Amino acid sequence: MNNIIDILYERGFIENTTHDKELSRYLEDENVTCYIGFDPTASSLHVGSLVPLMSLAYMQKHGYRPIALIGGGTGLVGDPSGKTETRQLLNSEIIEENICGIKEQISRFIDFSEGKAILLNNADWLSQLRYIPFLRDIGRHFSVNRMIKAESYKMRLKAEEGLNFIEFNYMLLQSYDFLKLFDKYGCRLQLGGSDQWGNIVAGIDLVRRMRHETTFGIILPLITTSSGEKMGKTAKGSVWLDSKRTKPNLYYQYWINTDDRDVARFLALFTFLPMVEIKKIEKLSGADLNSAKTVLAFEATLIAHGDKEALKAYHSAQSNFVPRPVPKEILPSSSIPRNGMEREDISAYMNATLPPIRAEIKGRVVDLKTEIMADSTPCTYINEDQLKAGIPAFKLYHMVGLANSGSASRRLIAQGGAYLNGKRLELFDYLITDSDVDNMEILLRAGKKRFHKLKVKNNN
RNA sequence: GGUGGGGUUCCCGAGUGGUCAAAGGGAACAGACUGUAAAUCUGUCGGCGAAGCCUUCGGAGGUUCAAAUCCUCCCCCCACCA
Repeated sequence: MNNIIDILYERGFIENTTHDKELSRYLEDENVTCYIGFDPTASSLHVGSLVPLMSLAYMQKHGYRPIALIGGGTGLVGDPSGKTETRQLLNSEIIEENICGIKEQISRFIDFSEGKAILLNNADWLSQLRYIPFLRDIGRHFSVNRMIKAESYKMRLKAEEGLNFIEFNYMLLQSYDFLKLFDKYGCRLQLGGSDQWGNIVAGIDLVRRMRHETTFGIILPLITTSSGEKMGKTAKGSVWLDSKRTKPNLYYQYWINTDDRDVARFLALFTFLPMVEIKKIEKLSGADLNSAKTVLAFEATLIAHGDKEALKAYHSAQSNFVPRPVPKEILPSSSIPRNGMEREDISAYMNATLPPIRAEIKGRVVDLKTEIMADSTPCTYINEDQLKAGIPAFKLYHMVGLANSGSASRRLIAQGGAYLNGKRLELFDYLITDSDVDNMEILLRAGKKRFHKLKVKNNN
């Protein structure tokens, strides 16, 4: 089990590969360089990009050199693969901005220090291209007959939207990237989602035709949840990796809400926990799985946002919901706290002036006490005066963002979905005043899972 | 360039002068049941301190007591032909 291919297969990262035998042989070599492209179509990557990111991370763990290629050039063109609609063309300033955000996120997953990995932007070579030489050197290797048979284009050729010429060129540009990376970095392996099959194969062909060398492709699966949805899409939009766009505690909640059937699969894909331990999870059923979900959420948040945020999210979940300690025997390699520090303990710590509680997380010693205090439930500050005058409940829910409009807020309360300090609100215009304040704050809740804290601020 | 078909609320999609804040489905939200899961059942699903009023059917004008619906111009998409 020390072959990377076996590891990736076992964890569920491989849907398909080109030249199976040669690829395994190639991967026995130590100097493997592989790459994945990331489109800068948004200022942040989202959960849907985790499979590529994690696969690169595993490659790196295995001692290979990964290249993360940001599509600053191809982003200007727009990849039609797997899209049913034409993408909006993005202008270069937006793309530049997006690249900044994405770079930072990639570096949470991959270590770029000391040449262990390379971060590149294909705008560096694509934007220099001259049309006629490109057509003559690269374009002549592409058969339109073959291109229109590619699955990625077929869909669009059939669709009502059609396919315009700029997008049709995307395949050439991505192939050219592979050629460039092969020439400059000796990169022989490209990974990509199943929608990238056509583009990857085209790149392999181009290198073979122009350099008479063999290169390889690994196709990563498009992960869908067991209920059939794409990863990372919720009604509220995507689950972003950027902590400004998706707060770490919501990111944590996203993983907590994982479907029972997906827990083991997701632990394998989205954490670094050993497979031996994950296999044991598969045997769990019913409510026992919730501990595994807690670990999944903790580990995933740890990777994306760091230990501090993971702890904060863990503790606010433990205090807002029914606390659920994670038994020692479940996924023992996880650094999730297990010392039974639950709701009562948390408030005890809040009030007591105990010496710091040391815990070791990811090899670093942190003071658990400060982490506990730092609750990551979203909160809003309110003036004492404002509260003394009183605010109708439905206004407050709207104000704080638990409802999108006054009407929605009224509905929420009328349907019995609004709770004030744990007690159900009966009247939509119940006047919330300072008498509802408990320990300098008011806990608002909408439905089962959405919380918001209102903290009282003195005027002085 | 020609001909034809389209653009409706978060998405799909019905609606061709008043009964339209607009059928139906999906998504979503809330309640019940639960385990912060899934399934199921029930309710809600433009905005407004809610009586009533205001804004919405690609955009701008117009006809009419009355326009998503009729007319004019414009923008965008698709198919076929060139």
